[in-house]
Amino acid sequence: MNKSSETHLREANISPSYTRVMIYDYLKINHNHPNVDEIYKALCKKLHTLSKTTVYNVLKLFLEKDIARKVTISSSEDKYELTCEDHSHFKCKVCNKLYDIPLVKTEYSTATLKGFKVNNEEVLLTGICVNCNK
Amino acid sequence: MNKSSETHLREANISPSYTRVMIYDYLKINHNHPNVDEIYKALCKKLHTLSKTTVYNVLKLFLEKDIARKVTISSSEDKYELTCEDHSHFKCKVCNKLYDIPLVKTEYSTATLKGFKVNNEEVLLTGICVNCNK
DNA sequence: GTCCTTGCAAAGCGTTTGCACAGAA
DNA sequence: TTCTGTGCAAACGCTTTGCAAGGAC
Repeated sequence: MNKSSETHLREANISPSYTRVMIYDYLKINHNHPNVDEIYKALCKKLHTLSKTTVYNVLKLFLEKDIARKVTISSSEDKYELTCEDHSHFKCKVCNKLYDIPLVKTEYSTATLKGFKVNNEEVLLTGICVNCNK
Repeated sequence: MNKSSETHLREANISPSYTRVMIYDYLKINHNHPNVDEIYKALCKKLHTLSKTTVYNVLKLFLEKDIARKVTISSSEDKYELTCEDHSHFKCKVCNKLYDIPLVKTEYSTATLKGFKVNNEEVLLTGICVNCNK
């Protein structure tokens, strides 16, 4: 069990059960925006009694406590990642892989958004990735 | 039936059936990114025999022919809009309404995306809209 | 006749809910 | 005891699929 992951969970007011730490660590190590099924299948190897419901429960808790978020890219499956330093995403339309890329800066006139309070900016680039672009 | 909508469909190699024109017009008039159910319910009033399957079929065709696209914002329902001049989106986290806003410019270093071909950029701002921000 | 459009019904699949059981406090 | 974490099973909701009927050509 990872000490620092336990600490992160505690800081978010989540009691660090074994399962929760496992899921947290999985997200921490795997930056490939896994969906529920991928997390479930990967952790089943170590946690033989794990159920998908628990994965859903834990991820829901992580979202509520703001230590993880859904990455909603044009597809009907929910993907997840830990809330961390800002970055943007690139989605390859050939292989459908989703890449983390350095933060894309944005520029817009605040005048057109008068009265609107902006808390968050997300940028998604789509195109062809380096592997498919050959 | 709208003459110019018929033309748009023909230009996209879609034979302009009555139902297709109706759905196209609905998307053309309603810029509120409707989901399938909203389109279905709205058009049922005029097309009493309409089925959801047909709405799905037509939207799928529109996506294939690139005259419409899914707007995938963190929620599990698919929303649709016509492919048109570029704009960005603002999502209010209080009322969940999705606004069209003027195009947000982006800035990123092409060096970090060496080998990647970028075809499209999408920006989503989230926050509190003018109506909820009172 | 064939092809295209539409739509009912069923299946599929990801997700949520209800409930129960075991362990911790 | 109560509260918490987990997980089976069922329900749920959106979407897709299979297939058939009717119309266009």
